[in-house]
Amino acid sequence: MATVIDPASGPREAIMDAAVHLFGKQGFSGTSMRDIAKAVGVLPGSLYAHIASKEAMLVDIVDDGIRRFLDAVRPHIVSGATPAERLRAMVIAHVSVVADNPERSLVVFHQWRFLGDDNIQAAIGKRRDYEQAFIGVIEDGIKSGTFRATLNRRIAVLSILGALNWTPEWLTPNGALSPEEVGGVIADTLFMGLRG
Amino acid sequence: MATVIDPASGPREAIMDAAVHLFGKQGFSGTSMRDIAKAVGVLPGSLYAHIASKEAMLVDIVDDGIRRFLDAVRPHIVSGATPAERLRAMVIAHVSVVADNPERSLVVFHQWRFLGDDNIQAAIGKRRDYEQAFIGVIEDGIKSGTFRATLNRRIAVLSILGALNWTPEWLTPNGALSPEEVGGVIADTLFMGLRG
DNA sequence: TTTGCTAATAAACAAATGTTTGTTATGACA
DNA sequence: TGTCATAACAAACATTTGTTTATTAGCAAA
Repeated sequence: MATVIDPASGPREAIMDAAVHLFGKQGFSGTSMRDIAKAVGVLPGSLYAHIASKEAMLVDIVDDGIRRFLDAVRPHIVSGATPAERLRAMVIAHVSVVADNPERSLVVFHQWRFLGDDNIQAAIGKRRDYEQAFIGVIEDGIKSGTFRATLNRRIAVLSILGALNWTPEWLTPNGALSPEEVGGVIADTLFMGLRG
Repeated sequence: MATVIDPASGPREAIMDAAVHLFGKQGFSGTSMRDIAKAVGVLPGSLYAHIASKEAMLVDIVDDGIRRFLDAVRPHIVSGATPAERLRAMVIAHVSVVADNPERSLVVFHQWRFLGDDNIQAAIGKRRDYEQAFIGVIEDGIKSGTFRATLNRRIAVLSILGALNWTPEWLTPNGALSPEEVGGVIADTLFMGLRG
């Protein structure tokens, strides 16, 4: 019987985890390969048996990170639920992905600038798709009368994504509220606003 | 008659402007002194006749940036207006500071991690003061019945600041709306929420 | 024991980093 | 004219950077 190896337990995964942590905390340029090697407990040159280059690590981290957000949100974009329910589910899904690893989210949101030109363009394209998914749901809600017709769609979406993209700065995986609860509270705040 | 020299026209100001631009675009660690020197049109060593060190530049930029936000918002925190009016004025003031120089705001929001320990603590303290100013106004609004009593104060404030701190990513100084108008729209969105 | 594979080491490379030093050009004022 | 301050240059410094290469240890299967 073939031994079932935990796919997240190899040396490559240990290296990538350390890279996510350090890129999130110190930034891509602020992190040296020696920093990563020290965190893993290995000499710098040893890393290159498992990864191609420093930038290839960033590509992997950002691509994988973006995919997690898209995969988590996608099922709710066009579900049969009402626009308000769909948007709420998208907000909760987004917050859950952040909470799963806030440092990875910091890399996704802030370190993509250090990708090569091709990968930058790909990342910007996916971010635009992501924004468009939110805009679509909001427009559905306006059409159905659930959301205010006087909304500035663009600024509303950018404000929502701003609130969501700021969460890795303060969200702690072990807080009093679960990620789903936090997402629900944020959704309530955005839906109903401040005034009662 | 003494010649009146524009205080923003010296070589030191040119260097600091280039540093703001590059730190905002490439990050502190991603920017070399040679990058800055090239942007100014000078050899690297020449910079040190005008600035003490790379980190001293960052200290100056972040301190000055934080001060701009505090100065812009402070007069509205305890004005005689209603809580809703005060919060609206604070949001508009914040957006106006961002619009004045989005790159400087990016440095303030994301590069403070590269300060020395003492300056990091000082910056965190000022950020806490800033958050507290928004929390205070929201609590006033809850007490006076203007804002929903069911609000989660902390999450509401972090969502507001998230929306505001994301603006340097998309705000362009020459957009169709003035910074004040954008701030007003954001304030409306936050006050009334999405549903009508 | 030998073979073969995985993973790590040790050492070095060229290039880039922040910074310092001694010197030189420029122009205002005496 | 000579003096003085400002600002830049030219060259170098010790370190740190990402990466490569040749070699060695550990261990499972034959």
